Amino acid sequence: MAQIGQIIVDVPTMQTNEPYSYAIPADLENQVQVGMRVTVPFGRGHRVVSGVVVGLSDVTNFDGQLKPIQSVLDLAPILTTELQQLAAWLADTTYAFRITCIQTMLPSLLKAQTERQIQPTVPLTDQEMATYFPDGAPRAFDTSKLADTTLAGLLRLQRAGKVEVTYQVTSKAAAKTTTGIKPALPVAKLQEIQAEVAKRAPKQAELLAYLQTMDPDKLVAQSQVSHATGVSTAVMTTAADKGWLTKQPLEVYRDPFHQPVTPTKPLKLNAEQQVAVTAITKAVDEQRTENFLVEGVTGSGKTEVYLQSIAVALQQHRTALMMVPEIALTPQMVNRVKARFGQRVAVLHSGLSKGEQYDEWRRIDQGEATVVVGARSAIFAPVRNLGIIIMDEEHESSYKQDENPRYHARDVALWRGKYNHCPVVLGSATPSLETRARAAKGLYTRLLLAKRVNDHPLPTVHIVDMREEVKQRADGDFSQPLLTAIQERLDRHEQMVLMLNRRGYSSFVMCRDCGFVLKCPNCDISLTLHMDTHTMKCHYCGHEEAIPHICPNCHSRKIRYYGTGTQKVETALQKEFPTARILRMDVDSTRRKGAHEKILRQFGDHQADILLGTQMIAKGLDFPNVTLVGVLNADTALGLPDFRASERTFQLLTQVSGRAGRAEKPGEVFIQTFNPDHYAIELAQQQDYERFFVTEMHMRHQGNYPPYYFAVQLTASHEDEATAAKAMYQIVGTLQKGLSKDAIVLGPTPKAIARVKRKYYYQVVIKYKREPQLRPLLEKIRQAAQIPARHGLAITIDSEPMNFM
DNA sequence: AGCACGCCGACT
DNA sequence: GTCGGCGTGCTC
Repeated sequence: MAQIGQIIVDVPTMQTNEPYSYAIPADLENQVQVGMRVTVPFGRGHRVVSGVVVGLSDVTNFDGQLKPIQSVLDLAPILTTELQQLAAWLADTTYAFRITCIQTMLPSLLKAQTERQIQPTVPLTDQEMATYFPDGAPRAFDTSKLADTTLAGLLRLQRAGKVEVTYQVTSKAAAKTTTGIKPALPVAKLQEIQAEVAKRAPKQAELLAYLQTMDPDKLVAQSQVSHATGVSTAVMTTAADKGWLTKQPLEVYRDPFHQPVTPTKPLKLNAEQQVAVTAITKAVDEQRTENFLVEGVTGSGKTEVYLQSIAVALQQHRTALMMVPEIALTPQMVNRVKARFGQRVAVLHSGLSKGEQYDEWRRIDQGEATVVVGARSAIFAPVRNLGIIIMDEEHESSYKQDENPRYHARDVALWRGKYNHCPVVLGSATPSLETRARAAKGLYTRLLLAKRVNDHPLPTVHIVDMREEVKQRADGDFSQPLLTAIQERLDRHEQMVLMLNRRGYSSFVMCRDCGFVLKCPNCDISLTLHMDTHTMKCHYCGHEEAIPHICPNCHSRKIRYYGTGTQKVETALQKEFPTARILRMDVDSTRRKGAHEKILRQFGDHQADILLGTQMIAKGLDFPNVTLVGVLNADTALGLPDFRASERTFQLLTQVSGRAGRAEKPGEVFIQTFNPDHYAIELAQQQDYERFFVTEMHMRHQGNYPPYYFAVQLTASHEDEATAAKAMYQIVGTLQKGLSKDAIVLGPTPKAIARVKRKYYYQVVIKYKREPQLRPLLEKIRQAAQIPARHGLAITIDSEPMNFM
């Protein structure tokens, strides 16, 4: 029997980022298992922390006195072997603490809380009691909540040994319970009583009859019995008093999606879909890791391919994981999966309450749910025996977490695919350059869905040159062609979607006459406007110059910040079309829970003619009556100082164009732009992903950007700007000493938004192809960062960042 | 993270 | 002279 447990304690620091050895006391010997949470004494005082058991052994290389594990928090392991290994890998590749990774993988209710209490050890004077324990002893001891004088006084008493602090580690995880009942007497006896009461108490007799049909070992919810028999709970209470039945709390799941779903059958596939399903399910059959890229135009029926592939995995008694971006995880989407797989589906996303998340997690852990649909963190769902992993809209940047651990769900998916010997299916109409390039290299099997189901044609896309429009009309958000098109739709009682691109709002300067955007002379990247310093800055090399008042290209005076807001546009739109019914969907109008769905439902019921919104309307909406899509400002994302600006613009325009003409009526798209000749816009008009890919790859090659290079971003932040900058310069010094000549170090530069929450941010980006010294160097930097961290200097490492700015 | 130990200025 | 301020090292 193992004597020693290896524990990762819940103390996120570098020196506790490895297992600590604890003795397993005899009474816990049969309880402690790898993957369970425990509480352990930690440090000199009486401090107690929680931790996770990652190993059991008889020996340890720690040559000190081992402390014993204090208690076990779980009845069964909460981490499978797979997830334990995944946590270790994740910590390694993202430069995060192991305990942080473990907590990220678990529902938040399983994060143990430590509470401290303070109480007298000797009788205190009345005066002391009144001052420090007005509500009686013991009292909660939260140093951040107590008044300074009270805290000081309590600490003085503590030093005098008159009071002591005790620690309590609690896990909030609690299953919801309802009242359950089960028969307390044998069937024969119940029958006897039933006969006795039959005449005078029909309800009691009915209940007794029902009790005889029940499994004596299984609790049934009181409400369920009442529903089945028509016997009120009052009768059951009487019956319990008489000893016919026993009442006990019964664990139930909170059901986040209780509305019934009409089941659906698999749809008939077209030839392309069939090829895709065959290829994917072959890998499922053979239990083989094979990664697929399903490249399908909008409306090509990717979802049906996913569902039928999942069905095959389930037939083989394996499980399935289907990843969807948070923004696309709508009830419509979930219902589509539930309609096919019913009760086997679990849903994980941030819109659920913590209790609901925990319940869905438990259903998966118990094996009751075998299909998991969820957003980013669902990639850590405790499914066993995975048979397929699907990641829809794989190009979505929300799959990358922007706090520690800074992981990309796609990388985790590939890891789990390999571990489980199962295929990983990445799907998109506009794959990320990284993924498409890997497919080109043969790392992923490419499956094309070029046809729209039902052969609906792709919409006609018009580019509106706003440079011309601005010349002819006053400064407005709407071009004449778009206004005409809107009027046509209103006349025909058809619906339309107008998108306002909010990214990069007001952050760059563009000429309204020629579309000229000020770029950095060294980096070929847009300069960002900094109102605080009244300069234009490059966030790659630090180049800085004055804000232009005359366009350097055409000498026009109409060079100014570019940007506008949805509310302003709504007002203008309503003025143009006084009778049009407009729904606005942006961050403001969807802040309330459920507001998002409500707006979509209203639009679906044709309670409005125009849906005006930001990026969030571009994804996955499917309204058959929409025949017009307008993009008011296609350029804003292009102006961002990010090498992915073109890619994002192309993806967004292609996605939003796909919203038009989903049914019989043909669709039309109008893209208003000041850069009609930009390849991202031209190729989005032609809906030519392949040419965009080739063109953009060329640009990336020229600029030494991913996917030709790997990238790591380091950021320093501090309240004092000079401290942050100095730290970054020191780091660059360390890097340049250790890295090879081939590595490209960009920076240090201030971040695009240099000051956030009273802190200044400085960053450096390293681009490299092969750099064996990088990892040890970064570890060294992490180690060194600990000392100044005391003074508020935070260093973060982001491998393959999504935002360079 | 959070606790104890340890070294310096203003008080009984 | 001590109390208590914060800066530093360490936690199986």
